[in-house]
Amino acid sequence: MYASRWTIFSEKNRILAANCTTMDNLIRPFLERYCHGMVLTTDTLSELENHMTIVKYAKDKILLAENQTHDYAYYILQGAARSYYLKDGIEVNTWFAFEGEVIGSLHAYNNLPSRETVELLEEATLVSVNLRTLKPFIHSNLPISNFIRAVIEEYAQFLEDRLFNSQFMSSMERYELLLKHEPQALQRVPLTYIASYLGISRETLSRLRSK
Amino acid sequence: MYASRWTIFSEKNRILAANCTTMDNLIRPFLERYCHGMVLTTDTLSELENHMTIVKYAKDKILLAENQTHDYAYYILQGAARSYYLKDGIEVNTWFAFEGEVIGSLHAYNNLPSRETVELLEEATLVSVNLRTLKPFIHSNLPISNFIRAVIEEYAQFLEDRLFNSQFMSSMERYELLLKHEPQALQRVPLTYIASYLGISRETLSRLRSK
DNA sequence: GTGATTTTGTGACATTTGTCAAATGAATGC
DNA sequence: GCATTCATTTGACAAATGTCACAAAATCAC
Repeated sequence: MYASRWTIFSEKNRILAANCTTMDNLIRPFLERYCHGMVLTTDTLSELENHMTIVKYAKDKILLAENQTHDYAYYILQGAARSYYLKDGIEVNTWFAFEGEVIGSLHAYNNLPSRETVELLEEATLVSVNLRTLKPFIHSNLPISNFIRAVIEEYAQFLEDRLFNSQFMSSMERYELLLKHEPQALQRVPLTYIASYLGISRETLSRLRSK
Repeated sequence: MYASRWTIFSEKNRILAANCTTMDNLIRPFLERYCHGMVLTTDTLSELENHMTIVKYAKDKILLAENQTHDYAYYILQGAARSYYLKDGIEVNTWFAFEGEVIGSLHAYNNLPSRETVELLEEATLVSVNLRTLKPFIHSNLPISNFIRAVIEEYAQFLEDRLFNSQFMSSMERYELLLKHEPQALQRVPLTYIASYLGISRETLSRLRSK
């Protein structure tokens, strides 16, 4: 259908290509998730596709580096990532992301240098979205404007929820919430990072866990 | 110009009407703030105006009540507001807003019940935006879609900043940030609310201040 | 103005959490 | 397999913060 439009530039893409008859099978979950009943025409899909590619990176790859501007946002098809900030030389973890989540920030979107560093926790397969080339179309194309608004709305809702939780919940409650919402986090993310994410020391988390 | 479109339904609106030759002088700062160079045609402005009115409320007025859905968002022309949440029967303050800021949440926008209560700290003059009647136009009108996206983008940026600060800054640093960014807060918001906003007890804030 | 109410500040003490140090457990490389 | 490294747990103590009680100050109502 429109698979031919996908350009693959990962070195290790063979596994990927072998497992999927068409590339659009990979990108479709991303597009459908933010359509919310809107009908995207073939033209709109093609236009969106022009700014997306599928990439595969090894563990520890830095997707976004602190103090640098970035042209891409990512959608995780497979893998896990974390974001952290250096406060007085110490890493403070801000979030973890897994399959089906978007990695991006308004700083990148607005071409401002990133405050945080985003690093892969595992080898990952991602949809890479070129914000620079996509952005001009957002202002002039209604379906794309609506699509991007849906992405940003969900992101803002995510931020609202996180802020709400960080203000109203104790460390223990937030730990339990993480267990409930992302039980996989406990298997895939070191406890040191989780403690830092919760805003408590490793030792305190360890003691909370033993109850 | 297009002042006649404004319907005023505040009981105390006489002062307001007397101070402004045209009502659009009041709404214009709100519209211009989110245009970002976009040109809004007279038609678009008229359409936006159809969903906005100017209202005036007394101190302690509840703008949004917890667990209820709300049809309006607000832009503060004059006055101050606070948002709080009841945690185990205790008020936890989440934010304060002053002139030139928007009062709204994605929960209201998405017709979901509010988790927080928004209350006026002073008598206030507001631009009230009807989300229910405006929303259908967003999806079908590009300039309006872009305008609303600009509002949501700024809101998300605000949330990103707040979340960043709440994770990386100590209570004292966040207190100093509040002093710097909203020095008026100290004059217009009781310290009890500020302590709750910072996530510390009144007593601890009092001790931090005396240094 | 005066008394009542609300807001803010201060001291004593309990609780929580961080810090440092060391031990245990798990994963990795050769 | 064994040594090495990293992650996690546990204990002892110090520092920070919360809680409670009450005093001082400011604000409000009449």
